[in-house]
Amino acid sequence: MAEGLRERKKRRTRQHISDVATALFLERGFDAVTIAEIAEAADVSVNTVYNYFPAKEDLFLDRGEDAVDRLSRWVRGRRTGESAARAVLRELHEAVETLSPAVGLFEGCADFTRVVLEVPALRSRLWQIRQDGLGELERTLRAEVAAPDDDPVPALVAGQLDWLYAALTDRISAGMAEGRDPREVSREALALLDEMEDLLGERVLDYAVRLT
Amino acid sequence: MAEGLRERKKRRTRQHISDVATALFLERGFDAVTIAEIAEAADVSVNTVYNYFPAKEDLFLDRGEDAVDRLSRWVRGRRTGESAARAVLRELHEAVETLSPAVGLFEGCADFTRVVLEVPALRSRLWQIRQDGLGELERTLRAEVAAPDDDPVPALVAGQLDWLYAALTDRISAGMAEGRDPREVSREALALLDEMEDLLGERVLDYAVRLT
DNA sequence: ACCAAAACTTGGGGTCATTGCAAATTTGGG
DNA sequence: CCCAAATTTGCAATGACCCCAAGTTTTGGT
Repeated sequence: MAEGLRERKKRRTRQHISDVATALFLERGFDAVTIAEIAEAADVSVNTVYNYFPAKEDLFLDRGEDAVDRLSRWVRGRRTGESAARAVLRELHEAVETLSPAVGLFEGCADFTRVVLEVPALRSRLWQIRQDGLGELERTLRAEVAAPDDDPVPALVAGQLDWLYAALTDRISAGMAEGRDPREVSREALALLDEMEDLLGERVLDYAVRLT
Repeated sequence: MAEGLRERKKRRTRQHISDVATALFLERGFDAVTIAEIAEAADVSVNTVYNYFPAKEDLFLDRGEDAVDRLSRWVRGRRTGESAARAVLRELHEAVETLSPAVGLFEGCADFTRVVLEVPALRSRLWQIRQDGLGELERTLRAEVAAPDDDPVPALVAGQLDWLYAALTDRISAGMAEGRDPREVSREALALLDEMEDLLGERVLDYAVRLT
């Protein structure tokens, strides 16, 4: 009874609505599709849509949740002797090299990105997700180095790591939106990563080195 | 005829609407005030409000425009032998010390900030303004160092300078929103500034030194 | 001062996102 | 098969925002 039919059905319904909505958005653009149309296409009522998704934006940016704590996870998972920044750089490097969807490097991401970039409401929603991730990362750093509440440094370092991620994905998004080949964009992104590492201050690069 | 009656009247009407709206928002909150109420209070029609302001958010964030190119102006106005980053740090230092409204250090900013922080639409709008400023700054840096279009560094340095400004004002906003004394918040902000300067990489600190 | 064009304002009439509410339906358990 | 809880739905509002056509006001000549 831990996983009733009810739960499964709800998850399926939610996914179905999200899929239908995403397809419509990609096909005709975010603004050109109404909630009523989505509801009809998904064969549910408008109220049911709102039952699962608080706002229209959430229908498109459904997969944004695990991006919220990605940086935190990377930092928590850093290796012994590795700082937070170096762990993030390493993970980013790997993600870019493997054309990971985590950094937006997959065929078909272009259409997705294009829709996001041209709709202010979606850009805002992405920014909100990024903000949440930043807060999360700051808490993580604070906990990892056992910093007192009034120490401003964890917030600053979090800001720098967040900037790494954001600057990289922004560039990748821009590249993909131009319709370029993922591998070419990846190569460019690797160069950007090196450049960014070179720009970072030593104190940032050496912050929160894992001792154990 | 360079400054006809029409122009003056328009400016006055616009300002009047904005003032009325801001007062209502501060008094009762952003969401609790409708455009219709603002129009009535300002003694114009709803359509006239939309004539001057593209969206409700713009009624509250009317003064955000000169913030868009503040960083650019600071960079362009840097002294001989001074880098872009040092100019920004100097200007920020001065703004914080003089309790300049440019960094949100004035009595009464607290109410303003509180409204912004609790309404997603306003946070988004502020972020948009910040994004515009970032683009502007990147263009400025690119022009100042005569960088080729495919040089990624100006964008990265712009991101770092933008981060300086944003991290500082975020902290100040948070402090002011707590109702603390501006001078106390200012003192804390100065410490934060020193910390940030210390975290910046040398390459960022020395970018775009003015030669002439 | 007088007129026609240009610029502003207004009223009225939509579209659509989002919400609240109560009735109708479905599901899990006994 | 029946009840109670969870879901879904229909209905009605609210309010942002857009479009258009009909006033009004301002401007630039005359």
